[in-house]
Amino acid sequence: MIAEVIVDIAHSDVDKIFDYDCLDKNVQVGSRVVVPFGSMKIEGVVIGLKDKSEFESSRLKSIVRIIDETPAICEEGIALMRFMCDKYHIPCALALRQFLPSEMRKGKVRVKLIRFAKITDDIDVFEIINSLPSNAKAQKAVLEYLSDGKMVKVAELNKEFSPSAVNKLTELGFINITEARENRSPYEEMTGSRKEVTLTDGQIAAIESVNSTDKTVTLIHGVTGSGKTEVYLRLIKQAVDQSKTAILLVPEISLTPQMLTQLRATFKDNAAIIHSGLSAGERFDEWWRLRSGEAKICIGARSAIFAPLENLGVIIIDEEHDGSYVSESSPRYDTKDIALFRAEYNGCKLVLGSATPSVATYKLAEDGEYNLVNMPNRINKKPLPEMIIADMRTEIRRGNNSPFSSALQEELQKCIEAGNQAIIFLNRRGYSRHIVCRECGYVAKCENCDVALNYHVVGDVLKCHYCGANYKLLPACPDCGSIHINYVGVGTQKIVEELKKLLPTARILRMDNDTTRSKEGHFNIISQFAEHKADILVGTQMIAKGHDFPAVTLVGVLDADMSLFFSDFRSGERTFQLLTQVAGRSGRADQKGVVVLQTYQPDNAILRYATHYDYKGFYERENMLRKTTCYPPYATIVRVMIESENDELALEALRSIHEELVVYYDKNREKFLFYNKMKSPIKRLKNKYRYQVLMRVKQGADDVIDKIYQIALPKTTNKVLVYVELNPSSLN
DNA sequence: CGCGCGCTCGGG
DNA sequence: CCGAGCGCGCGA
Repeated sequence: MIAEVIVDIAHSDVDKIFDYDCLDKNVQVGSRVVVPFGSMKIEGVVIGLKDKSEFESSRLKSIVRIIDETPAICEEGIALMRFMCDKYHIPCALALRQFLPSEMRKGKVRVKLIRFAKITDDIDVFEIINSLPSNAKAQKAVLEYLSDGKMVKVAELNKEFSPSAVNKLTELGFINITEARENRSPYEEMTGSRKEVTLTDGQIAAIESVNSTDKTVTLIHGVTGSGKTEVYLRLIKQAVDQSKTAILLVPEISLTPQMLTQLRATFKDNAAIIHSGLSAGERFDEWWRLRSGEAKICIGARSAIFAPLENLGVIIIDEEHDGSYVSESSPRYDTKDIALFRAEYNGCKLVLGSATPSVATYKLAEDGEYNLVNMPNRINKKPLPEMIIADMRTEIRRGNNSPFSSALQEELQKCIEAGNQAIIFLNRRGYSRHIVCRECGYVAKCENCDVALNYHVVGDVLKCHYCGANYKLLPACPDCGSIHINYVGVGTQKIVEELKKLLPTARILRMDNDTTRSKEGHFNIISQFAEHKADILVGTQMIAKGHDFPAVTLVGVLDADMSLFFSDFRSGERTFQLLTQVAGRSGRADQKGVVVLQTYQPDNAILRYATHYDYKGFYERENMLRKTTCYPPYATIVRVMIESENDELALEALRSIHEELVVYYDKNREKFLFYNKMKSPIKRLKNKYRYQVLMRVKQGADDVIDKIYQIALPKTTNKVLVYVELNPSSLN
C-alpha cells in the first residue's frame, strides 16, 4: 500500500502530496504518521491510500511510525481540508492543523493517567484487618473504607488517611493499584439544574420551521429576550435523540462557560467545550471526548467549528453578526463558510441566530437563499427598554462640561436610589489620551507603528495600542520645545473619577482591556457585578455581550456615535448592532429598563432606527446604501497586503505585484469597481513597513479573486510577507 | 587557502 | 519549513 501524506510544514513550497510505502503497517486515512522527509523525520497526515505510486518506486521512502491508532481526522476533515485550501488559498498542512489541538503536534500532551486503588481480589478484608498490628490504625481504616470493593483514587486515600498507610498496604499486596485515564474537564464546577420550560408559540414555530424547510440554512431573527437559546437547546436535543451530534458556537470565549452550564443541565457529560483559553491538557481531553464519541455536543467560540464530530445533526451559530466569526489572521476563514460546508456534508441544518443580523446574512434570507424565521416577541411580553437620545451639543451650550448629559445624571440618581444597577458604556479603551503639543501640533507617536500613543495612568506611561510598546512621558515637545503638552480624549478611568464625584456613595467597577488582562479577572468582575457587589459597571465593548444582569435598569452609552466615525463600510451596521446589544443589558428581569444614548449627531438615521428597535428599517436603508455605493454584499473588497521590515523590499514587492495585477485589471475592467495601490493607512506596524493594493470587485466575480490570489501570494519571500484579505474589518 | 555565511534548491 | 550544497568574500 502507498500512503498519500501531507507533511506538517505549512508552507506553499511543500504544499503537495508525498507518497510513502506503508510496508506491512495497517495505515488508515486520517491517521498521523511519522515519515522521513529530506534529512529529517516529520509528522504528517495520511489523506489517501492507493496501490501504486506515480513516483519511481526505488525512490519511495516508507512510513516510520503510525501515531494514531484511530485516525485523528475523519473523512469529512479531509474533504473540508480540500475545500479550505481551494477557497482560502492556504497550504493543506495549515488547514489540517485546525482540526487538531495544537498540543497534539510533536506529541506534547499525553493522556493524564490517574491511579486507582482497590482491594486485592480474593482476599478476606476483615481477616486481614484483624491480622494487622493494633497500632496500624490508618491501614485498618483504609481497608475498611475499601472493604466493599470499590475503586478509589489513590490521591483521595492519601489525603483522607495517610500516604504511608496506603503505600504499606500496596507493598503487602492487600490493595491493588491500577492506572486509568482521567479526562481533565474544564469548568467542572459549573453545572446547572434545569427546570422544565414551556415553549412559547414563537419558539415552537421556529423549531418547526427549521425542521420543515428544505433549505440548509435558517436565519432566526429574534429580538433580545425572545428565547432563542431555548430553541437552540431543543434543536440540539432533537439531534442527540436521533443519536446525532451538534455544534453550538457563541462569539466569545467569555460566553462559553455560561452556555456550557445550560448545556450540562440538559446533556450532562455529553457536552464538551473547545476554545483557546483552555489549558493544553483540558483542550486535548475535550477534543478526545468528542473524537471518541464520549461527548456528542461541542460548544465553543470560532475554532469549535472544527470539532471532531461525525454524524452532525445540527450546527448553530449564535449572534451570527459578530465579527469574531471571521478569522483575521492566517488562516483567514469565515466560520459560516466552514459551517455551511459541514452542514451540507452531513445533510444537517445550519441555524444562524441574531437580534441584529448582518446585512449580508439578512440579504441572503430576503433573497430566499436562507429560510427566515422571525421571533419579534419577548418571552415575558415585556417592552424593550426605552431609549433616550441625549444631544451633547446642547449640553455643552448649556455649560455642562461633564461627560454625562443631564438626562443620564438624572437617570443615574434615580437608578442608584432605587437600589438598582447601571452600566456605563463607552467605545474607547483605557485611559486613552493622545499627547498633543498646543504650540506646534506635534503628536506623540510610536517609533514602530506610526500611530498616536496613548497616555496610561497605570505606570504613568505612553503606550502604543497596536504593538504594546511603552514610552516615558515627555517633559517638553521634542519638536518645538514647548512645555504646553496637552492630553485629549477620555477613557474609562476618567469616567470612573467623574462618576465618583457625581455619586460619592455608589460602588463602581471598571472593566476594560487594561484592567482585565486575564480571563479570570474578566470573569471576576462580571460575577462581582452580577452578585450586586457594585452599583455601576463602567467599561468598553466587552461588557456589551451576552451577560445577564437582572438588577440593571439603566444603560448609558457615552459616545453612541463614536463607531460611526470609523472609516469602515460596516460602521453603520456595527453601531446599530452595538446599541441594540447594549440596550439589551437593561431591564432584563421584572424592572423596566432605560437607555441613554449620548451623541453629537442626534439626527443620525442609524441612531434613530436603533432607538426604535427598527431592524427592518435599518436594514432597508443600509442595504440600499450598499447597493448604490457598490459595497458588500454587492461587491467584494479585496486588499493585498505587503509587509516587510525592509521598506525597499516592501516597495519592490508592491511594484511587482501591481505591475502584474494592473495588466489583469486593464483587461477585466468591467469586473472591477475600484483599483488603487498605496501605502497602508498605518505605514509602519510592529516595525514592519506596509503597502497595499486595494480593490473592489463586482459580486460573483470569483474568478477575479482567485486570480488576485494567484498573482499576489507567490510574491511572498522570507523577507516580505504578502497576504490577501476579503472584506477586511479594518483598514489599518 | 580555508572557513563561514547567505542563497538556492529539493524533499516522495 | 529545514537542511544540504555551493559560491564568494574575507582574514591569516
